[in-house]
Amino acid sequence: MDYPLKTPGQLGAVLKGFRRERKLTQAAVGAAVGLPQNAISQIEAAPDHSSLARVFKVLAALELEVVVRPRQPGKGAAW
Amino acid sequence: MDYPLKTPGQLGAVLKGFRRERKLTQAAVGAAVGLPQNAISQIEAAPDHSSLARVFKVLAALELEVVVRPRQPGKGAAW
DNA sequence: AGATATTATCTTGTTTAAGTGATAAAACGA
DNA sequence: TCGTTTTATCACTTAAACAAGATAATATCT
Repeated sequence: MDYPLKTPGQLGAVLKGFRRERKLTQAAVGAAVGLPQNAISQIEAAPDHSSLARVFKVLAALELEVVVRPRQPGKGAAW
Repeated sequence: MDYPLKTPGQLGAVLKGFRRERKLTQAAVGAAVGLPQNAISQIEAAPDHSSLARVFKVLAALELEVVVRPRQPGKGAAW
């Protein structure tokens, strides 16, 4: 399954989920991309006012990629 | 097909592609989400330093959604 | 080529995130 | 519970995005 996101907040939650799934701490992710721990915290909690640059750094650290596609009617969040 | 993105720049290009596909001008997209034309221009050209809030506004205007998923080895850009 | 429509670039002031460090709060394990 | 690890919050300075408007550059069409 995949997780269609329509808001920044949802993205933060997904990032957090993937990070925990990989058993990584915020500090570990930050170290991997050159960001302090509190930066990762902010991205997960309030991503709407984070830059794409920051977000993509975290995506890289978690070995994630992003797909943009037309909204598929009726297909809401998968959880 | 889908378009796995690994950098902010790729996202900008994809947004531009979808917009043109829908025959919308930057001004039209901007008007739909309360942003000036030049803001859309910046998001498409240099999205790395745009906030998620802005990007998701544009995604909404173009009726797009985002999927985050583990990177799939070997599967590069689809174009 | 000329006119129009679209997009990119520039300016200025205001607001806000980035960045770093420290600390408080919370979660977890022994 | 106590100690430890992890996460959230606070403070401060610097740098940059945001916003609005104007203008320049580019593309598009006849």
